[in-house]
Amino acid sequence: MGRKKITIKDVARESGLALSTVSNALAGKALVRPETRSHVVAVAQKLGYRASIAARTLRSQRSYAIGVLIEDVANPSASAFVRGVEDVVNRAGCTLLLANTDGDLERQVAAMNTLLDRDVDGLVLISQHLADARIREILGGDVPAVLVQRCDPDLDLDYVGGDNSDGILEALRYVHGLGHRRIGFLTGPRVSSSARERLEAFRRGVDELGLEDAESLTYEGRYSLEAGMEAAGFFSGMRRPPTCILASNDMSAIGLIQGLGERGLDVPKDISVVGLDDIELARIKAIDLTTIRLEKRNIGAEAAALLLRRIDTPEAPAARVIVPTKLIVRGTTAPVVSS
Amino acid sequence: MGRKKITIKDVARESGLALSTVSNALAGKALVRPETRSHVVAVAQKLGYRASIAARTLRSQRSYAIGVLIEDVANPSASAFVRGVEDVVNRAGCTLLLANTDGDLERQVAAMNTLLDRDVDGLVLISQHLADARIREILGGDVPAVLVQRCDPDLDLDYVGGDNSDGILEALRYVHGLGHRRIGFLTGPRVSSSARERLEAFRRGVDELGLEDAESLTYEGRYSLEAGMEAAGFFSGMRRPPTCILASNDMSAIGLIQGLGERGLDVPKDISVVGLDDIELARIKAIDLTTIRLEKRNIGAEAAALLLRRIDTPEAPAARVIVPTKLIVRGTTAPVVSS
DNA sequence: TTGTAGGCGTTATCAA
DNA sequence: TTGATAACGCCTACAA
Repeated sequence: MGRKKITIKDVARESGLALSTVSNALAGKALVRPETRSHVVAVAQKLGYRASIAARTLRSQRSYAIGVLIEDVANPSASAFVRGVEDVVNRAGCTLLLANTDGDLERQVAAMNTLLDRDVDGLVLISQHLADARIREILGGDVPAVLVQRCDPDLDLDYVGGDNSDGILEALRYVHGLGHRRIGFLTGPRVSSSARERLEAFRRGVDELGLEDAESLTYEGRYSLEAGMEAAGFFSGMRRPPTCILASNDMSAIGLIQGLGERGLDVPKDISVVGLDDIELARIKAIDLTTIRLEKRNIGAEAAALLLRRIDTPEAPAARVIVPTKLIVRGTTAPVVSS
Repeated sequence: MGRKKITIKDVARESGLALSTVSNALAGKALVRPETRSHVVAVAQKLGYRASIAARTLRSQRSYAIGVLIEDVANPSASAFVRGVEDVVNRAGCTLLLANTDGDLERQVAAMNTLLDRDVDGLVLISQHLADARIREILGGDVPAVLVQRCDPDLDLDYVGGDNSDGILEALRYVHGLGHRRIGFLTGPRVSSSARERLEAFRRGVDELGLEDAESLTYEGRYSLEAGMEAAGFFSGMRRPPTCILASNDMSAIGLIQGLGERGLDVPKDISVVGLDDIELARIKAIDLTTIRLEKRNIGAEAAALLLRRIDTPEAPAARVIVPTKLIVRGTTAPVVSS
């Protein structure tokens, strides 16, 4: 068990070569003779040499680490996203630094600064606070960054998100085909650009299909079980409740179904519900949720790929990747019954 | 927008003080006059000075980063755990480096080495491969490490885990009280020490309560929805199926219930089922799972606290923290019906 | 209390 | 092709 640290210096001494030669050999540079290189590698191996990433970072200003900022990994769709990011950056030899913000601005600013202090090569973030001056300043600096799910027209950055319009529109057409004309929408927080886009798509769809007034049938919730349950109160309390509700994510859809049930409304007999995400449990019989599938892990992978590309070619024009969605029809939607 | 890097040197020049004074002031050392310090801080602020963590790490051999090794963050109980770790280490000014291994030995070894190359101050790991020589060598080295959920008697390291015996025993007594005498056990993979402990507790409980043969009523699964569904085939295919089954986690319990349902067996009317974890969805009406609550986020927090302590006092004797469990009775358990 | 000098382990530049 | 030497930015004796 080697106690003290073996440095490149030790390898140089042991192999009888110069420091710089060893460094070049280990880095796989073309200018060292193959035999020299293999000798160096052998010695390094024998000595149990391990490169110090801190030293490398200091010298080369490249940390081979990328920072991921999200609200909360404990949220299933966030964790799938993180996983997707890790898959890709790892393959590129990068380590992932994780920061949870709980949506709090101060924590996000602090986390971003810490990440910058660590010389991360890039940042991937799902951020609510794109309008904040401090965040804009960081993002306006020269650290490569890609925005996920939430973007901002003033920020000329790479972006990856789900196809918000398409999914909503597809779902809307589907339930329209089922005979629904009075359709509710449980939207996400207004600060989320994805939520805004979906709301926009919902309104467009309502117009296009000639459905009833979208405005009064919209309820703003957060992306949580509780929010869904609250929304159930709102919708069921209406003079004429909608016959179908589109929710902004699966958790709130499930909460909504639960809340509706507590108020004596059966899904899908009385009201149809559509979720968004397609979390693992959506497919079990007890839940059996009709939902708009959005592969968060893919989004993470796309975001990571975009970031790596940007790190390589910083001057490339900002890209915008839209990950497609797909309607998965299960048991929470049914033809409307005329009462 | 400051382009080039501001170093401590710039702050020194600008404030007319010496490098070391600035360093000390910024580090909050007692030996600089308060007024000097505030002046330094002001100048640093004005210049937009940001400390280089890489440089600090190189110099001080302390990275203020800790590595977390898990199989897959996308797994809900893993992500809750990671969140718990982050909460605590973050408060201590540390950044979290995340590595997913998917349970693969090679990836785990590679990830651990990378983390070590980054001079992490410590490691938290949920590892299946504690018996592997390379892993033992790393763990036997001098990087502070805490083991989670899986431990190994030969490794003298800090450990945090759920109270495996207690939870199982409590559940067993509860269903025994409901009249169940023939109880199945859906265990986790044999490589997991937690799974082994739970199996052990199950057998002890079966003995203690004078229940039917534990051996033939045990099925080894993985911790997944699919594994639960497979187990349903095993249990329902028995000549005399159990009247109650304890599962090793909620996901497999839910899969089990689903699989049982597909085979015409109703839970809890025909068979009772108990899970373990208490994931967020366990409480919704559609699932309503009786389960042994194990707070993964707490486990993460405890692990992080232990690690921080160990980093401070490396020579302290290895600690063993057992996080208590609690039986949450819901709708998947019912009194046995004599047929 | 403040200033000076050296080194942490690499990589990069330039000679040889 | 290989070798010497200077950074990278910070911390910490030690000297003043």
